Amino acid sequence: MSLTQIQSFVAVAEEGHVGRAAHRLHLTQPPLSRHILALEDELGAPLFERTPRGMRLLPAGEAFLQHARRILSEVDAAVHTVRGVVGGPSK
Amino acid sequence: MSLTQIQSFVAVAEEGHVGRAAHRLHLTQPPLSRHILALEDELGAPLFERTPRGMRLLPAGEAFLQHARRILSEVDAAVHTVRGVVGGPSK
DNA sequence: GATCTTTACGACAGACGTAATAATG
DNA sequence: CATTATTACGTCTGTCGTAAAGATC
Repeated sequence: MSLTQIQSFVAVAEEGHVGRAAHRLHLTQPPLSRHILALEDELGAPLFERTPRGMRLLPAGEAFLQHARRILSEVDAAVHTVRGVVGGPSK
Repeated sequence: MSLTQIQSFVAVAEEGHVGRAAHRLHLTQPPLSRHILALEDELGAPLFERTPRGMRLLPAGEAFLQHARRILSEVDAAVHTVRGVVGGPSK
């Protein structure tokens, strides 16, 4: 599991299409599709239902999405905290 | 930033030595040292004080450590939640 | 000089993109 | 047949490990 895969998952979950999510991430469809497949493989369960009109979250995917968002926002907070500790008090 | 780097950081913070942390992660020292350096480079600030007896956390490192632990435990929770959603109700 | 961490460097695995294939309405 | 996702495949970047080098008591 990687942060890239998690970002990919969130983008696909929000856009509902691999293609649109890929464009948003400045990526092409194949690598993005592989991220999702690898994630599902590692988790041992599918997260999306594939339809000819896009991807729709399954219950397992909705459960994962909540954690995924918290992981990404925690990463963001970690970065800002360090910059705050370093840049803030010393000014 | 990658989960591998975050795991490396936590291991070094807890062990206080790159060598011991590397052994714990089934890795050698050079890649582990590179993970820390890359992380510090990305954050724009050193996280450890290098001494001839090992590595000691700086204030910025202590701040990052709290977030790092939460990120890793959130990842763990995400995995278990998905497995719970998939395996639990269907039994 | 002993104990750490870091840099050099050659080899291998992984990830990207283009192009082709599959599936579905 | 149009639209979407997936697989094949060649290339290229990135990460590993061994070995050498720096730094500090």
